[in-house]
Amino acid sequence: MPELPEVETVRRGLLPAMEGRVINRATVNRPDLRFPFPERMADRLTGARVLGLRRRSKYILADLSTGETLLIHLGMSGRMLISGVTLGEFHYDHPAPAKHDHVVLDMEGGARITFNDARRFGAMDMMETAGADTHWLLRDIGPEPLGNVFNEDYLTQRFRGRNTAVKSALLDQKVVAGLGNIYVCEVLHRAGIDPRRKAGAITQSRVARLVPIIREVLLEAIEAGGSSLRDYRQADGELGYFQHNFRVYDRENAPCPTEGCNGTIGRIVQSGRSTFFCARCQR
DNA sequence: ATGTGTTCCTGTCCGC
DNA sequence: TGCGGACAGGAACACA
Repeated sequence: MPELPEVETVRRGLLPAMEGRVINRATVNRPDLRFPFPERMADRLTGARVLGLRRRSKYILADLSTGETLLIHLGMSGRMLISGVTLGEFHYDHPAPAKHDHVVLDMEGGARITFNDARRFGAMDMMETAGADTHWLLRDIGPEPLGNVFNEDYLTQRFRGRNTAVKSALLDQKVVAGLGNIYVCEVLHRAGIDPRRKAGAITQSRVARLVPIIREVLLEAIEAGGSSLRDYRQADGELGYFQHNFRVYDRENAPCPTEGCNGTIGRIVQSGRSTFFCARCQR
């Protein structure tokens, strides 16, 4: 599931348990996920203090007192579970070890962070904090959609001359960071743009509308995640997964939610990914 | 250079 | 209940 808003929600959920705390013990249960874990990862994590938790695109970056940074990517099915903490009235006991619990961090203060990833498309790596943004997974990623670099001029220039569908262009992490299949569908619906339209053929004025809509959709989702963090009472302490109300994603054959549009949400496949859209109000 | 299809894995869901 | 197949929110890679 995790796209930018979910990753941001996970980061915020981890903050109170991790920031400023020492990793008392790191347990690594297998040698790899998408690619091998770095050498001696458990040793390099154990005893380190987490100075800060950042997010870049869909990556969580934990800066450590050792001068190294831990990079975490959740892939498609990665989950972060938190236990050994009390939130409000509810105490989250440590769960029984589960299948696909690949990495466990026992924190100073008693919290435990469990990284579980059935499909193993997730990743972890470590690098020097200085120059972390030149890491091979990060260096080619486009600007953060909530930052100032991402604006009308930038997006116009990136779309110019591109013959691919606007849907595919927005999924391209080199164009803009953090958007995935769900939020691209949602954004294009809200912007009234046909996902099949060539990126290079989107008019300047529509690009100008698209930029704030991208921000709005992401910020709303982050806000929804924030309220789920405040309110969550799930027994398993899983972070970042919350009830969304998507307007088009996974709503094939549902009536289009656009005011005054009597269309129906359809599903097509673009570059092997499902696209949900309304052919009536998205032109 | 750019665009598309394939691939890594496991789990879930749906129809028979 | 079991079985087979389709499908899943990511992203690197190979290839046209």
